[in-house]
Amino acid sequence: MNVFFHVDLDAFFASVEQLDNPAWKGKPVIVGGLPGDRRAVVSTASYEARKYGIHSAMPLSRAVQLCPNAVFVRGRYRRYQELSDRIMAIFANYSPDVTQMSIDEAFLDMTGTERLFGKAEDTARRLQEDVKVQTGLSVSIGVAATMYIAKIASGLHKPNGLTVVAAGNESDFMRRLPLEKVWGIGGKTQKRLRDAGFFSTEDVYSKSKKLLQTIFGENTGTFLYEAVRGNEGMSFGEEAKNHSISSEQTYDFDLTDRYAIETALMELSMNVLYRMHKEQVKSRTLALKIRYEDFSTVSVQETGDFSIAHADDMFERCKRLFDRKYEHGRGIRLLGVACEKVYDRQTPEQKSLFDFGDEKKARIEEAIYAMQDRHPEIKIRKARMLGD
DNA sequence: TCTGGGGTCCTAGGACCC
DNA sequence: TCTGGGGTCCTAGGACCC
Repeated sequence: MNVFFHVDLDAFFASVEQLDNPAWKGKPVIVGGLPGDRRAVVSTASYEARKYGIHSAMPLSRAVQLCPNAVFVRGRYRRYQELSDRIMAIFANYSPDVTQMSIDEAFLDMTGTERLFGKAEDTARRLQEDVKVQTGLSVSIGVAATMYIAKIASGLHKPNGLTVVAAGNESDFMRRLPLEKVWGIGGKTQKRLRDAGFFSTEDVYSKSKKLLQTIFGENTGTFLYEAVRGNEGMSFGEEAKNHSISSEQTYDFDLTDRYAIETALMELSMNVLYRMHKEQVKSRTLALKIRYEDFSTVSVQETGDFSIAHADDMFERCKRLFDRKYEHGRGIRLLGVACEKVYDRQTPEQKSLFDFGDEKKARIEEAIYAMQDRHPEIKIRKARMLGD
């Protein structure tokens, strides 16, 4: 029988702020921006702040209204990463098989560790204590025979929660779960479910797979049917085959000026390019995203015969995509650039293109990136990006 | 209230090939 | 002149998650 832990750090960013600023303990702390920051959203709210109805992804301006006296901070992501690394290292003492899902959560495959550590429940308590003593932070843990159930369980009794779902009880567990706690059912699907007369997991459980597929489609229907039975085999942590690298930016004020737009596109391109260098990958597919002032969002993408060779190449492709899609004159609140389906840099090109100019530019850029790796304090940027 | 940034996966339609 | 079925790749949009 398999045993998985899903470990989730409680209100992670906000907790780190309270840890590093003891005066903020017991106070509402909101990470995401300062009052007055346009277009910011709440990244994490401390439990004290949640009492005011504040939650992640809420517009910051709303949070300011709900709790003007909260402590607002923009976030110190390097610090969070540092603590995350230390906590992940603690997990490694408990299991050789740790799958990190994000900066603040991980699965531990604990199968077969009972002989070594004792009962799973006791081990989970020890792990919580261990993290608390070593870092001052609290975690919630779900224990179950599948990753999917463990994942849901960890979220049920936060903070500092421990929820164990005994093997064989998966279906009972799911049938008592409120619909909105089912992982994979978001707002839209919840509404579809309600509109179709489903208000609980039990309602879903009582219907045939066939019926669910008819109402919700092949895929979602099957997912619903299996999920409420605890059969969801959703396996996390497998290497994704269509990796992508993207950078996007919401601007404080809408862009309409051509020069400003191009500068923005260049900046986004450089971000993506630098990260592709760090991962030693390349891509043939460039995607561009435009969000207009009314929040409507469009995208274009193009797969070329050759991989993106260098910054100028990327920038030219960006501009072409932009011109293909942009409705002239509209205000732009967000631009995004992505390279899709990245693959190993060593992969030979389909057809070799002997453009020495491209090759030379690519080599110069590699050298610049290498220098930036060695001296992160030096920022090398295109002249047009040095403004303001 | 007015909506971040980084991702993954799914759907549906079209092009193209056998 | 009308028109199958399957597979693969590509594109645009959307749902969802942290």
